[in-house]
Amino acid sequence: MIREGQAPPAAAVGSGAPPAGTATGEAGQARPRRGVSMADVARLAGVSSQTVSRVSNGHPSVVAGTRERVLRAMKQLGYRPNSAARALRSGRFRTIGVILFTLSTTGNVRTLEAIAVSAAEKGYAITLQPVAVPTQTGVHGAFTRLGELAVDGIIVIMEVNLLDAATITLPPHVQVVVVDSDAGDRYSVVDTDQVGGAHLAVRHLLDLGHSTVWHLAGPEGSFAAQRREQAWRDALARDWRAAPPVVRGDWSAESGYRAGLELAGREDCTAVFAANDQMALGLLRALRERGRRVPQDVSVVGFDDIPEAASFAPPLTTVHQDFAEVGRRCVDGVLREIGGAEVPPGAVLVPTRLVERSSTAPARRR
Amino acid sequence: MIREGQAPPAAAVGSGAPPAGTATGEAGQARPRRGVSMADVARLAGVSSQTVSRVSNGHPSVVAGTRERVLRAMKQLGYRPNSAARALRSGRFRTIGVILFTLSTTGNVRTLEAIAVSAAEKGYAITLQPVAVPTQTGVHGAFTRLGELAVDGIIVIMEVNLLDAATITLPPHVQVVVVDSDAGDRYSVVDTDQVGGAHLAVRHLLDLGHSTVWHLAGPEGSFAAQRREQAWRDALARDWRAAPPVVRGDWSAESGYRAGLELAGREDCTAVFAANDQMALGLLRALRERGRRVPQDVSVVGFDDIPEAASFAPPLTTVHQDFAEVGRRCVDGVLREIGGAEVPPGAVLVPTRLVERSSTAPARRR
DNA sequence: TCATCCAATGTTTACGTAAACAGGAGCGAC
DNA sequence: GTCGCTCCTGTTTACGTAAACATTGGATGA
Repeated sequence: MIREGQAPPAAAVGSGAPPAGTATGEAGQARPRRGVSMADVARLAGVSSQTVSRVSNGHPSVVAGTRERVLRAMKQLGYRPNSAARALRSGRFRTIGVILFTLSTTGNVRTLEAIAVSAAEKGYAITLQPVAVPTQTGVHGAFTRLGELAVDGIIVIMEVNLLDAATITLPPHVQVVVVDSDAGDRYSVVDTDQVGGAHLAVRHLLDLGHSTVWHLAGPEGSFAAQRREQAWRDALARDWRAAPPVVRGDWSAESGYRAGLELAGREDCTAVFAANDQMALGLLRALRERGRRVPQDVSVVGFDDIPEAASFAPPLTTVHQDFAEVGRRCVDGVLREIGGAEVPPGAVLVPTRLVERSSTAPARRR
Repeated sequence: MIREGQAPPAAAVGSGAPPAGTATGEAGQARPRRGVSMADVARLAGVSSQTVSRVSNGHPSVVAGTRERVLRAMKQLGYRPNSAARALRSGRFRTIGVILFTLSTTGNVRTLEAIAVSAAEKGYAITLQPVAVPTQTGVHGAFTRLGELAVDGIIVIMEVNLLDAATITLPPHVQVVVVDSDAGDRYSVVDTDQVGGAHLAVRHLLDLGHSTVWHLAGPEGSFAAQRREQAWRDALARDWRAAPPVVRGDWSAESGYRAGLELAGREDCTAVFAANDQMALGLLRALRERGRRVPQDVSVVGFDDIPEAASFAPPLTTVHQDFAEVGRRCVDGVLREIGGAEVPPGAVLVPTRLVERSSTAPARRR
């Protein structure tokens, strides 16, 4: 027994009358405005709703004539598949959840954008789940919400390793890919080749004849920052150079400025590798204010290659990150896992390259 | 990879038959891993699934003891409400769609972040729908996808007026709020007070004694750019000043640089109002390169107050936009409409304020 | 004392879709 | 001719939830 058996739309078929009436049986006071369902389309097209379903999903075994009729009926009624019902039936939402701390760092934003575009190409939507407070609890809460949410997979963009697996329970079929973390043993990780990039930066400065390279590092909690710092240390060690003390910021231009004031006072500091471009911007300002010319007195290399970097004073030499590629790999990874492939935990590294502008110059003869 | 939500807790039931068998008739080879449903919880708690539903939704008419029992059963089984079924039943997704062109302008990003946070507070999720190509077709496609998607309302962040209502068909119950557009006659619009902000900037420069103010405008397609430009013109006219020819960029620092090279050549240009901070950054660079000092020779005011503005060379005087407030208002607006309130089309304006830093100074005596 | 009402819980049903199965028509092989 | 196959379409059913309605048991009031 399925709803009302009588079909008023029969009248509408030939006459081209507005399809408004659809399934709303009771003449309206409250305007129930139910959506157009497959059943409505089926009735109008004179087929079963299963056939409508087949047309809707591009199933091959529908003969051209029938398909045509169904499509016309869909159009006439303004049919839209109901994603809730579809998801309930199929268990798939065609949606990927993205969980992140903040949109105030360029890296996160660029990655997110790339993910969104890449997912859209594959017919997937993105559901954003910001974590208000970067604590174990906050992360746990976000995962819980995402767990109840309509997603097939999750991409985690996190700088801090708060992914305590014990506290996270996800629906059994939800897949995870992580950006920027050391969770490689538990999850599939996609990331920029931080180590390679940092080596590029340090190598460049050493090749210019600087006796050593200082480092303006990112916050301690960030794995990207940790890796860049470690790689800087390694690159120096490989060349038997002493590593000067690390100066630390929090990614912001403001923190770079404060760190810069400190560095500007050191006569022996002639080359700085900043862990991101925003801090490099602050650093440039501090050096300028203290009368140290860039690049004549001090050479500076950044990391990220944000679009503004070319407009800094002077234009910044920096390590270019391919965020678009990172986003694409993330989406590919999740979709592959969703598709059922066993993607082993481990890291995918996206290479970087050095973009030389005007903030670096050969060391002066001493 | 661990994380299964499936629970073997049948043993814990204590009483008779393990509830494991649930509804999956076929004994498993393929590990059907169905989720835990209300029926499973109900069986374990010894109540009907409707009671579980009531507990799940905080319905009052469940006595404390029963509620307790149900909650315990939920926890034991790791029950998660199925959002697809819930949405199918209730017609509500608790999700807001956000449709935008790009994440490369600060304004969009900041607004998006505010929207996401604000929505999360209200228990709503955000689904992102980027528009790949900013054309009628692209926008239409995005709306179509969003229409099939699981959203209760839509927030449109668009700089270009491509909202041709005729081409957009949304499900009847989906509500729309628009940021940055002239669609105020058709939709509910939330926006920064562009006019007030531009007045603030021009007023500030005129008060410093500059005889007129030049304008580095945003792209013609953008309504924000159009409004700021018009307001600049009005503010000058109000003071009987002649408006110099407009120089135009595309919001990027690079375009600001190119425009700046042009302006630097004009001896009579002593004050510039840039339509955003990124272009102001490029402008500063061009002026510096051409030997025109800021603020001694030329005063510059930006718009947005991005976090980096304080680290420009020199620190930029700019008009502060309260993106957080814009985001909050957007979410409030959509939720109000979803809640059934008739929100009349029209604009909500969020005020701005001028942040004075070091890029402006009194005009020199001539 | 019994009709009435309310509070707590159970039962039925529909939401829109798509998998699984069923039937019938056409067609080639024997 | 008929068996068996393939191709197209229809019928039945289940997905998990929650509204609507039904039922129970006690308390209230006349």
